[in-house]
Amino acid sequence: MATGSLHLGDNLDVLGACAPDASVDLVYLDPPFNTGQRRQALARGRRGALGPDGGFDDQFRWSPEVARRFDALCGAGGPLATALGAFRALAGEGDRLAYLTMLAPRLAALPRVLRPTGSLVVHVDPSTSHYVKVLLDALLGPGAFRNEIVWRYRRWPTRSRALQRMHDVLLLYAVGPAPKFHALYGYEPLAASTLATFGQRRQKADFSSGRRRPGTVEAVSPGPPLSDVWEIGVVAPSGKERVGWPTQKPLALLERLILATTDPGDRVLDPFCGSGTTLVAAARLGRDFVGIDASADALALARARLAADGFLTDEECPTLAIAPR
Amino acid sequence: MATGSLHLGDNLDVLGACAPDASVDLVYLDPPFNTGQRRQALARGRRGALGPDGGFDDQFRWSPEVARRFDALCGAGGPLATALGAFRALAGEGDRLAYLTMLAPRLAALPRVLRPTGSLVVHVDPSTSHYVKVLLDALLGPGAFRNEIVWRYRRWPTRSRALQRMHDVLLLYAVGPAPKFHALYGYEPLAASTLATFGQRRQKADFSSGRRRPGTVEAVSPGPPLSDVWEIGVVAPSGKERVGWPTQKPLALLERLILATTDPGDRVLDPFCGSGTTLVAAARLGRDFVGIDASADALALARARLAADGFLTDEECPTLAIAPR
DNA sequence: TTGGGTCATGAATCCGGCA
DNA sequence: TTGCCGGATTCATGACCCA
Repeated sequence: MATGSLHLGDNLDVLGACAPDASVDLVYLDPPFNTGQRRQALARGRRGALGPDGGFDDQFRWSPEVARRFDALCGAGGPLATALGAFRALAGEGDRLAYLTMLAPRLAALPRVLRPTGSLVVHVDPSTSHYVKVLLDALLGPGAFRNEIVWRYRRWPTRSRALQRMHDVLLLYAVGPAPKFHALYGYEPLAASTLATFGQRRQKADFSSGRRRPGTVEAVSPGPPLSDVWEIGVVAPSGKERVGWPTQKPLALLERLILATTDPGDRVLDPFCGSGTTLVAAARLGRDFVGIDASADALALARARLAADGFLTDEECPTLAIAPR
Repeated sequence: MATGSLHLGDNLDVLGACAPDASVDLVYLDPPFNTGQRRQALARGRRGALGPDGGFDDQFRWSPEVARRFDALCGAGGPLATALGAFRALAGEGDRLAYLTMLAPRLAALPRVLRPTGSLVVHVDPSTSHYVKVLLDALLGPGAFRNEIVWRYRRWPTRSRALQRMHDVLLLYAVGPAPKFHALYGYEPLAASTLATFGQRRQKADFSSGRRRPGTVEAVSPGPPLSDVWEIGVVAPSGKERVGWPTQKPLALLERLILATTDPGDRVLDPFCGSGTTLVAAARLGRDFVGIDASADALALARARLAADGFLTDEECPTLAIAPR
């Protein structure tokens, strides 16, 4: 039976208390771009327009104090400070820089908790992914990058003078040289051309004539191995999976990720767990889970979802750590 | 009748001669990354290994001389120099830095030739796109970025310790505030759920009962507007579209791009034109075209393909500019 | 149980109105 | 002129009802 815990607070503050060194097999995080918006959306319930300002929290706007704290956390002169300095020189200040300023020290704290075979996945917006990847490459070194996963979804189109934005990006990294990985089969249908030529039978080249010829064997093909482009529907407005959290992600997305990078009994950490989709997916797949969020409302939702599946009774997680501020 | 020209040489050298200021509506480039591989293939006499240029070889490895030339081209202390300096500090030297060193001054030369309504598209690898986007954001300023287009293809899977890499990235930028753009319809089918619910009819909300209800009108839906994820098959090894160029891209990919960003009569430039796919697509769609490549073999292929379609007779393009070195 | 038809609703974006 | 707000528009998805 999968077990786990929920922790209230800024993950930067509480991570030490809820995840010992080298105790986690997968960290997935979907950092909220605009914490102000999220708080307002929550305050207003699930409907209605979000607040007007839409600004990123001022606490991450660049200032001497923010710079000092950043250097203390990331190491002055270190790779993350170098990267952020360059971004600041290039783009000036703005929401993106505030986001990256918030994110960088939190990323820096994560490798420590991962086992050597562990994986780190950061879920990002397709206009910000680039900056986050530069940070992650700097933090984890060359060769740690494994995949840029494209989550392709269909949604209501909108009036737009550009192409309809219908994908998110998940950056998949290893922290060690031999990461755990399971190829997954059967998530995508065989290509139409393959079906027409070979049907569902497994292909195997035939050398009996001295030359290589295409051939098939009796076995039914399990489908092609999973690629880095995943088509998964968004959580529908009226879907019963929906719990009313603004940035809720589909369970199917997290399930694929967890199956590909962990084994049953492994531990999954989500430092921005929100309504707990990652934790629910992990628990259902027999993985232990650790969730952190700064919002008590989020944790209440996550707790309720886990409880509905029979996970995380109060006995299993009697305390919510309170962030030392 | 579309017309155009082909130019032999390094695009950095010949661009001035073949594209006046503000004369181009779309620049598409697919900068060759791994020319080392190409060189080896050529040495082994493999078919499809046309193309000289062993690449950005050692000529773009960082050295005082390379740095001097880079600063002269990109502006010492300017955004591109800042970005490249940061990349160098972060990752040290390597193929990626050499690639970016080659690319940055060539990108810097392009905005000049674009009309204010023009578009710039850079085709990149999904592990390098991030660095190129940071360069482009720096070069073109905030707000110029329009789309990260994911070209998703299916190919024979390889044995891999990670997810099968099956996408490329195209970064779409505007150079001015009001770029030309045509939404394209009918490239993707309506979702299965939409077909089941509404069929091919266009949706239109019905407010007659006082509340909003879903409804349809007589008109047939043209399909959803094109999104930023494009599924297009690779040029098959035995496909009749194939001309034997190693990095040949499908015509369908370029056609979509050209239709979305230009009108008939507009001009399309490809500064790394290779076997000329971009030019052929442009010509067939009634756009004028300008191709540049450092390989005479490439230009011969491009010329032959265009001629086969009745474009670019020798009379129309009597001279191949020779790069001044 | 199944399958079809009906309906509720989300969210991104542009546009017009107004200050 | 600029900037903000509310309304309109679009399709995708699953719930729900009924035969």
